Amino acid sequence: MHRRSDRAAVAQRLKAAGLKFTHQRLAIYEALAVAVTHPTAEEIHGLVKAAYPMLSLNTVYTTLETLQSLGLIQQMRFLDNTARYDANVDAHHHVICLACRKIEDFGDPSLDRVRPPASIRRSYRLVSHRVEFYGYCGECRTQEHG
Amino acid sequence: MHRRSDRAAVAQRLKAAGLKFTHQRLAIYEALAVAVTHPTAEEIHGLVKAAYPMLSLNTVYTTLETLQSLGLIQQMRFLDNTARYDANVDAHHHVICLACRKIEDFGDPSLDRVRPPASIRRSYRLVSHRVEFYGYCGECRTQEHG
DNA sequence: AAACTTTCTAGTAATGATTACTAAAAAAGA
DNA sequence: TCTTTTTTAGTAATCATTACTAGAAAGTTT
Repeated sequence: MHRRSDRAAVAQRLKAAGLKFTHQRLAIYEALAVAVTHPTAEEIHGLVKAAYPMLSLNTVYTTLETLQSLGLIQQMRFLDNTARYDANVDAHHHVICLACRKIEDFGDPSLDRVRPPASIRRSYRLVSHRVEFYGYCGECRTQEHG
Repeated sequence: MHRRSDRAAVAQRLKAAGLKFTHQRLAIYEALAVAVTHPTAEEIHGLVKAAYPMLSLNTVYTTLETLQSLGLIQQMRFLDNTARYDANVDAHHHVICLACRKIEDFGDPSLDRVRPPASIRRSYRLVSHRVEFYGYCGECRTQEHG
């Protein structure tokens, strides 16, 4: 199961950063925390708008940026090149279906430990890495990409 | 050293696909083949324009798309999210400097072989993967990010 | 080489995600 | 409640990329 910061953690981090705790921020965070997909800003906007019809897409963008800078969420981009967000901030990797473009998270300690060659390790101070797998998911395989 | 398709290979692949061999296509391919960086479409446009002042950015985009679909070049995106291109189509990985945003290629057979957990391998038919490392390069480390 | 057919190029316009700007509204503190 | 600061919503601007199209070049046939 993914570990996700809860409402209290969000409140605390905002406070620590001298930022205000608003309904919009919480709603956007929670929409992301319950999502099993990795929604785009637009998708989040659609989700949260049900509860906050006045919510602007602009606010979604700035809030996501804020949450990201506080380390509460993660931004990522894949095939379609639009920003997607994930409230799972633990180290994890992704598989992307080339047909339906679904993105799945998974943890894998051995992938967390991969390292580049020594020459790279000597010249760089490395801080992170990511591994992405591309392929066809179960549903799409049966349909056409056998 | 990177293996790169040469002019003859480009000519052959274009012909095989029923496409024409134009000056623009060759020039764009060659600009990319000699580049040590991973230029954007705009940067390629700037490079090739010296020899072909009439060359439109539009043509650069469509040509890059064509070359990519023929497997002669690769497209990739990193921190700044603009499409970057690489004439090195061999399997390779990347290190990206978080300060100067330089991107370096490297080959590593052990990284080529990494696999996701069995559960993923069972549900997906995987076709490729990529590993990206983020950190600070030699020059940037000495400056500030020591 | 001339004529013919097809594909390409250059230019401009359109799109779509994201960012910038700003006045009014909400939050936090005294 | 009053004051101060941050935030929001809305609109406009930006920037990479794509769409469209008429004229130009390639490749082919004679």
